[in-house]
Amino acid sequence: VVLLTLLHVDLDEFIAAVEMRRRPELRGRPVVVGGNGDPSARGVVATASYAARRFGVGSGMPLRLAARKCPDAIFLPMDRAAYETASARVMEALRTIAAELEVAGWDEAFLATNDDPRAVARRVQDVVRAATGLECSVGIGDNKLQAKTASGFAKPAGVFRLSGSTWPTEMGHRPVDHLWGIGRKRAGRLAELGIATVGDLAAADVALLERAFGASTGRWLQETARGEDRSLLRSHPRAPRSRGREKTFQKDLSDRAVVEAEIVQLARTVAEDLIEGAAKSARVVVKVRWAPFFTQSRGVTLERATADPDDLARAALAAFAVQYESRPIRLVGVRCDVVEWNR
DNA sequence: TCTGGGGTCCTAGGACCC
DNA sequence: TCTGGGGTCCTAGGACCC
Repeated sequence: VVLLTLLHVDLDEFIAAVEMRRRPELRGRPVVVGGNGDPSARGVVATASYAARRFGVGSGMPLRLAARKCPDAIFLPMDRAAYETASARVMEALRTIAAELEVAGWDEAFLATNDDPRAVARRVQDVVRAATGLECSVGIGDNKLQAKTASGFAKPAGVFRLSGSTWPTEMGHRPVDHLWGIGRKRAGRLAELGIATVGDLAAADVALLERAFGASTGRWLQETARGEDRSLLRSHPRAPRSRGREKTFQKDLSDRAVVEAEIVQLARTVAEDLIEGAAKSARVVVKVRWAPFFTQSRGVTLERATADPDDLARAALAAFAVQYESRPIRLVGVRCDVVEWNR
C-alpha cells in the first residue's frame, strides 16, 4: 500500500506579484489590483500586496474603500492575459515535479507524492522561483482539505504540515469560518446554534446540522471540521458546466433599450466562448441586479442545443423580458448551461 | 456597503407522474 | 372535495471559492 501525501501550492500575493515583477519599483509598496484600476470606479480588489494589506486592504473589498484605507496605494487594472500566462508557466514548472497535478485556479494547485513531502515542497518552491521569479507557499496534508488549510499557515514563502493527528490542536480553537467552504452566512447560522469554533462543529450533533443545513451539507460540515476529506486529486481538467459573462455598469441604467443592447452583446460573447470550445447550450439564464443591490435571474430552455449567436441573443432577451421592470439596473449577466462539449 | 467577474455545487419548492 | 405518498425533474436562488 502506497500512502500518498498531498501538497497544496499557493502563490503568494499572485496578481500583485506578477505586476511587481514587471515593475520592480513597486516592490515593497502598497499595490492594489482590481477593476479598471480607477479607485473611484465600481469594482473590487482582486489582490492587494502584503504592504497594502497592512493598511487593512483585502480581496473583495470595494476599490473606493481600499482607496480610503490606503490613499497612497498604487491602483492597477486587471490584466487577465498576463496572469494567465504567468499561471501557465507556474503549472508547467510544477508538472516537472508531479505529472498528476490538479490546477485549482490561477494561483493554486494540488499534487500528490510518496516521497518526503517537505523535500518535495522545497523543490516546488525552487522550481517555481527559477521558472517564474514568483514565491509560493506549500501546505502538506493527509488529504486535500488538510493540505489546502496548511498552505494558509505556510504564508509567506513557507511550508506547513497538517495531519489527522495535529488537526484538532491546530484547528480546534479557530472560528468556523477559517474552514474552506464556510463563509459569513454559514458561520452566522452556526453561531445561532451555539457553534463558534472548529472544535464545536467537530463535536456537534450531526442530526442538528442536517436539520439546519440539509443532509448532505450538514454531514459535510462536520467532516470538514474534523479534517476529513475523501475527495480525489482531479488531474484531468473538467469540461465547463456553464459559460457566462456579466457586466456591472458604472452608473445604473434605466433605458430598457440600452440594457437590451448590452444583453445582446454579452450573449454574443458567450456564444463565441461556446463555439471556441465546440460546445452548445439549451438553456440561457439572464441575471439582473437591480439598484441598489437586489439580484434576480430567469432562464429560458431552448428546443435544441445551439451556439448560434442570434439564437442565444434572442433567448437572452426573452429571459430578460419576463423579469423586466421599469427600475434602474446595476448589472446584467448571461449564462449558458453547457450540454455538449466536444474535443 | 461604497458590494467584480468567472465559476461550482447544493437546496427548496413546485409540477408532474403513478 | 373532505384532496395520499413517494419519486423525479426542473427552476431559482443561496452560498461559496478564487
